[in-house]
Amino acid sequence: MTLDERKQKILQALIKDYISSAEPVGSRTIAKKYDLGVSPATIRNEMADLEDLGYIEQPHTSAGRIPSDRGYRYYVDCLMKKKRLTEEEQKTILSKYKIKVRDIGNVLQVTNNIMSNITNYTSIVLGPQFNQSNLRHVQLVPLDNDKALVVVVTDNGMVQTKMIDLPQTINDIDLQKISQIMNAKLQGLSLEDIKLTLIKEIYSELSKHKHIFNAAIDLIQETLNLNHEDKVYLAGTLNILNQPEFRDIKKVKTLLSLLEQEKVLMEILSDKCTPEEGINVKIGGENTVEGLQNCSTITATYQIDGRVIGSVGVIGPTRMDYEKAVTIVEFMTQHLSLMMRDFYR
Amino acid sequence: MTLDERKQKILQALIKDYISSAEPVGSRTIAKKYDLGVSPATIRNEMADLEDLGYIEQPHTSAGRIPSDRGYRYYVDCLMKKKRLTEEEQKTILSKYKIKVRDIGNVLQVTNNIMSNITNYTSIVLGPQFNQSNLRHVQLVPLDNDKALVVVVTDNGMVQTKMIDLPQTINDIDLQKISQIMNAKLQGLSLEDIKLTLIKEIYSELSKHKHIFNAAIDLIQETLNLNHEDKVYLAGTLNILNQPEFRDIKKVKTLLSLLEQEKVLMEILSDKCTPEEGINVKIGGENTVEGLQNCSTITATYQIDGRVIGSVGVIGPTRMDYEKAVTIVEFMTQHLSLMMRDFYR
DNA sequence: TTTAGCACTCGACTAGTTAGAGTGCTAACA
DNA sequence: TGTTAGCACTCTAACTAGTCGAGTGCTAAA
Repeated sequence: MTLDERKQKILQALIKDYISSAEPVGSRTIAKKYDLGVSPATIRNEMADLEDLGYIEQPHTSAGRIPSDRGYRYYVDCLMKKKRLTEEEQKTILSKYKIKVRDIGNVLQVTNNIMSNITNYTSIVLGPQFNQSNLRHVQLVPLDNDKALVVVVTDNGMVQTKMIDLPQTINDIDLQKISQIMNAKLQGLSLEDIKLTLIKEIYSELSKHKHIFNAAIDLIQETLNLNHEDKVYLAGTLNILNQPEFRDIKKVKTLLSLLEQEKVLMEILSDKCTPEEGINVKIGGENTVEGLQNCSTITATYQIDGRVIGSVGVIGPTRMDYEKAVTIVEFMTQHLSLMMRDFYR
Repeated sequence: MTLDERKQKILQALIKDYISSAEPVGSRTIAKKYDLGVSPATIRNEMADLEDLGYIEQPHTSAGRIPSDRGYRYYVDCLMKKKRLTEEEQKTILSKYKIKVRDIGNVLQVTNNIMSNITNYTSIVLGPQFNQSNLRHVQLVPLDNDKALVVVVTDNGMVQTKMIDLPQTINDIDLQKISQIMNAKLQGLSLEDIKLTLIKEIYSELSKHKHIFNAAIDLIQETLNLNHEDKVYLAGTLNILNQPEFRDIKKVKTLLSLLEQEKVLMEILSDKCTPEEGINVKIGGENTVEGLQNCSTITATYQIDGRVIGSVGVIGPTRMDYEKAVTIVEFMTQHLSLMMRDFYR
């Protein structure tokens, strides 16, 4: 469905005005502020048409109009022009990454904070998911006589450790030997491979040290299973308190409760009705998550070598500055992809 | 300052009523609900006295009275009788600890959740602080030809790892040797000791592998410096949204912003005007943290072998159920102390 | 097709009124 | 002397009109 030019202009003006004012917009306001060369009466007629078509609606008879979900959708798809950040803005953003980075988590957190600060909405970041990680190294490190540390390293750089008790009968050389055997047999394998075949084989070789071997295998399984940064970062939750649509404490509570649940955040980020690549905008009722019908979400993925490994998103009221939010989200994912490549080489 | 019995009874009744209703309490209500054997008129006289003494106040002429900070203080110090949890309640709480505990963090989180759930206020937990931790073990684990993992273990069970690049010239045996030397020289030492004396000594022995040695020392320093669970856990922040005193979105924002800052949480927990042991109740204006004047905090410490290593607290409106909150906080710290002892043996 | 004019609608605001809760004071009572 | 009943008084919350202004839809003229 395409609208004639004047209707488009009116719709655009209305949405723009509503986004910044949060008040229903009347025909007069549009005629005055936006130079369309026609009188309020004409605009009224056009607005009546737009309402019939479902792009805008009227809260009550004597109020102005506000965009409907459908109106926003049309705006996002057809009217909004994508901006690029200016050099200036890019610099400001990139300067915030100049911190001591201990692990990838820091990078994600900084990213998250930048997004929520600039957009003034809530933002979420999902850490990289490697659907298959393989065992790179396993090592038993003797600590005291009766304790050792199992260290497991995966090929995507994740390290996990676990303390275990040792039986008296074992010495450092045994531990070294066990490590060697496990590495020889298991290195490079995925969780499935490890489970499937080799356990028994090693079992016989290491039958004497069943206890230790079991502990090590446990940790290996746990580590390979644990999807690394399977963690969702959340930032700027309090920003919603600035939005006039959340003046009602009940609404605040509903939304904040939702955002507390990792499951929900995952759902927001992974809900892929549109292609995996590019920006994904969900407006109001388009959100499948119950209770998010007054919000819009803008999500996008970041990649390594074209492979999607994680995603980020922004959550705001339906009356959201889509132009700005989309621009930021796009820039952030692009930059994240670059940084990921550097990080994992 | 001590009050006569009838005044005490009236104050107690008033506070009790106000805690549960959040509405100013009138003389009539007290006479009807609480069987004091006197008429509302008498109670009015007594209440006028109590107001003169500063224990209660009147929001406006034709309203009932509400307790002042001073009134709450008197209640907490003199009128409130400490309860113990019933066997039943204790069981319910303890059953929640039956989860797979990977590290101490889980325990603290569960504790926090229990507290906020039962009290219906916000609760915070500060992880154990060991003011001095010593190096238990350091190990270089070869991964590939050009990478190794530095593993550092402290005597209170904290493990940190870091990936380093290796020069071509080094082999596994070298790494093993370096580990041995470092352990021989540094094991059991504190950060200060390590800094002070031995660096040079080892340096000469390991001059060939300066690069690796430096990386290891870096991690050791970082690890010993990092105060283990130097982390504050926060739970039940949304509970404040149920409190009628936070119907105003601005107040919500102020408080939630405060609670977002770790620094503030630390301040709440570590603000020791009263002795370290036992329960510490701060009512309204007694809180030194700016913006917390409408809240009360109840904090307490947990210990190992009588040594204070961490603290927990509950934050709620001044109109708080002190009896319940104190009981819970006390129980939780006692139980935490027990669990810590088991955990760190 | 556009526009000016006009009657109409509805929410926001204001002012006035009422009902009710609670107080303080006074005088009577035990 | 302490307690109580009675009463006048105060103040807020809730309700009711009444007014204003923003905005609309419709009609008729340009």
